[in-house]
Amino acid sequence: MAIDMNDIRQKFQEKQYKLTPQRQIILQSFIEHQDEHLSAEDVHVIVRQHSSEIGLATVYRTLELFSELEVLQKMDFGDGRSRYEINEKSTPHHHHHLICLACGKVKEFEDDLLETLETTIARKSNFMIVDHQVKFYGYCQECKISREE
Amino acid sequence: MAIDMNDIRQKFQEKQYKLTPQRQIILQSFIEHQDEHLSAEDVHVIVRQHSSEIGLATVYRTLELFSELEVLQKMDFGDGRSRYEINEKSTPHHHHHLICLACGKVKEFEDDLLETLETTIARKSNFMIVDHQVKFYGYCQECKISREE
DNA sequence: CTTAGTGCAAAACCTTTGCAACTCT
DNA sequence: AGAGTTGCAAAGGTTTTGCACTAAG
Repeated sequence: MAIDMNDIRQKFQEKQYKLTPQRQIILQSFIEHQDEHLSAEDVHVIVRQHSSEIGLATVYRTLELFSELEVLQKMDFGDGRSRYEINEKSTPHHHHHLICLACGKVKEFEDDLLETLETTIARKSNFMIVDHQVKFYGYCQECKISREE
Repeated sequence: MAIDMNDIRQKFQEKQYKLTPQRQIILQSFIEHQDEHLSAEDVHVIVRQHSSEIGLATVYRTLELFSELEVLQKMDFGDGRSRYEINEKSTPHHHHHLICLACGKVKEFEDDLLETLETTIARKSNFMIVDHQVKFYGYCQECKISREE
């Protein structure tokens, strides 16, 4: 698990942010939905199921805050809303997203090959690269098959 | 130049779309702004400067159509609006985007290394990959320097 | 107690859509 | 002529913001 509560508690203290129940519950949603890519609305629904009523505006503000603190990572899959997942940047393994153009499903794929590419590009471009995001578009196994019929 | 007017004319004929002046003017905007990543609003401003009044809705519909026909490529740099650029997918050279976290500038970088990665991932994941999009986040040369001071 | 956070409703944005008028082919 | 296209205004959907109230440190 990539989430270290003590680490987070410390980050909050440093910047004098408060670790409110709302924020803890929202974080909890991501821990319970590790391999999903939740939108603000998704999170709002989930916390509501836990019988906690949290305002949608608070959800947005919290997601923004967690992104800033690099606890979550904001991403975009082209469906008109931002999605978030736990930021595992600290771990050595990056993962990429395979997005199915037919059914919209997003599959994850582990790979480090891009690290090398990143170093090369950083050197050639004079950019100081701190992160990357890769999306592959195509057809998943199921949709690939049904398209061939 | 990656735009072949005859090719486009043919694509339009096949699907019985009409090559209206509005569509030509919008396409022209992209030809005149090759290495920018124009938003719908950007395009609307540009055509207006050419003293052509085109409705914003038409701009949106046209951008959508061109994306569908793979004349333009829709992309997202996380600034809350879609951006478009001429689709050079047909050429062998892909380029990636380096996005500066400080000033927001987007720099392009040519590289094919990802082709290999795409093949590998396609094989391992059972996905039929047809396209990819890579974004690197970091600090451009200027912002990198000012951050060190 | 003091400063930050919450909830609500309203506002701000970007994008899409319905429809009557219009225009390529 | 006829199917596709435009422009406008209205509607839709996501995200942000102002403000009075509340709660964490």
